[in-house]
Amino acid sequence: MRVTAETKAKTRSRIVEAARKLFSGKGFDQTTTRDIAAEAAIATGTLFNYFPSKEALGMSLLSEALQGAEADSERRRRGDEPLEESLFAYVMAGLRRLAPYRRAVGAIVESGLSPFTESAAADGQQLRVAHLETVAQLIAQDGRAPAPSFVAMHLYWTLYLGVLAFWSSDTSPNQEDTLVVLDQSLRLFVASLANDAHMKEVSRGT
Amino acid sequence: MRVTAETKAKTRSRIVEAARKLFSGKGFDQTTTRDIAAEAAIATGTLFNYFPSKEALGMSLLSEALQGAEADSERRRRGDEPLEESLFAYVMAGLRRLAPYRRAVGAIVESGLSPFTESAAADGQQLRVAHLETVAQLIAQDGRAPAPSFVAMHLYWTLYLGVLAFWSSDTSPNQEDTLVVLDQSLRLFVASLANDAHMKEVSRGT
DNA sequence: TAGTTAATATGAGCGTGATCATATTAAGGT
DNA sequence: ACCTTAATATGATCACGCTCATATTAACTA
Repeated sequence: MRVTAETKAKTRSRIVEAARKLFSGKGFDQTTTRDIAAEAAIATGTLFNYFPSKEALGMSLLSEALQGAEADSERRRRGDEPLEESLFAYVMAGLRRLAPYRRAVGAIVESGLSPFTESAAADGQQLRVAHLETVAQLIAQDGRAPAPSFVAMHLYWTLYLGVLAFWSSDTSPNQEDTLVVLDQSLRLFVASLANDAHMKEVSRGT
Repeated sequence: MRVTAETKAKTRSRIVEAARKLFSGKGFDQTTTRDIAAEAAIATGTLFNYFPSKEALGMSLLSEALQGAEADSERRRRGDEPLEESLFAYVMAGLRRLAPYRRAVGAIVESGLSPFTESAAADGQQLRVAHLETVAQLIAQDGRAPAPSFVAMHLYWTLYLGVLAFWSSDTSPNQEDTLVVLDQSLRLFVASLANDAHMKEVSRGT
């Protein structure tokens, strides 16, 4: 089989579709790679020719789902709205896109979206970088801190993961609790930017 | 073998010692349950008579290590120091106690310390509750917010996990980066307590 | 049309964490 | 001393994510 061209793309999309169906149905942990392979009518080994790990496959779904979120929030962004609003809209756009995978997000976040995992899958890295770049842009537009510090971005990401994990386990009808957590997290973060300039110098005795 | 009394305690402590040695030596992920059983000179099945899971065993170590941290920070607490200082001292006391397991903490945090994991091990729950109770006490003593809201405690816990995870992967000689992250996280949190009273009412359109 | 080659597919098998039917053993009863 | 009994220990076994030697097949060559 030399360069089967689009056959490969078809197989890949069959895997993605199978994973989408099963992850959103049974959740990430309850879905086995054998299940996915069976649903896609391929051998388990084949799955790993297309994705280096189950986690990477999951991350690929999230990544794809979040592609559009950037556009979504770009479209509705007004130049004069406060930074809190921009961030809120951006994150909410992401949550809406992720909605079909809500049951899977928690497990994936915990297993690989962490900024600290060395073995973070490529899609996870990419996703994080894209997200943080957008956030940095929003901050720059607001003029509050032209170049957020490393610590600031770490804080943002930690809060974002907290919101994501909370959201994925929030069973309230309108997810009101998530809205509150998101709102407060962002207010906190934005407020902290005021003294971001000092951050790097801050030190304290052990 | 009926009620072997202290034999059971001895076996348990042999398991704990074996785990302590291996986790701190090779890290959590690189240590298998078979390794631990071999080191403790028991069968793998026996290990699971004493701990429901590998994660629970790890959490038990963290829990034990953190027991003393409460006392540590209690001892050095002055009535008049600002809330930031109390929290800083408390968390630092914990980090010092955890130091021997630094390589294991990251993996354990990610796999089970999360507040969102349904299957959180009992020790993990206990650890979190104890920690948050101490924090709530410190806040109450400070008088800033007599009863921190649910959202406030969620924010605190998210930030704490972020610090823990950061700390476990911070390779700088004096872990200065961790100190900065911890300092900023706590400042953020304390600042947010000012309007904690409003938190529950906050709502926003989707 | 048949042969060659390189990309892709396959599934038995590995090392995990965890389980469970079975074997083993220590304490109490006679 | 011997039997009974209930608590504990055991390791073969499972399901999982993942690997790798091998088989299969599509495109190119003659």
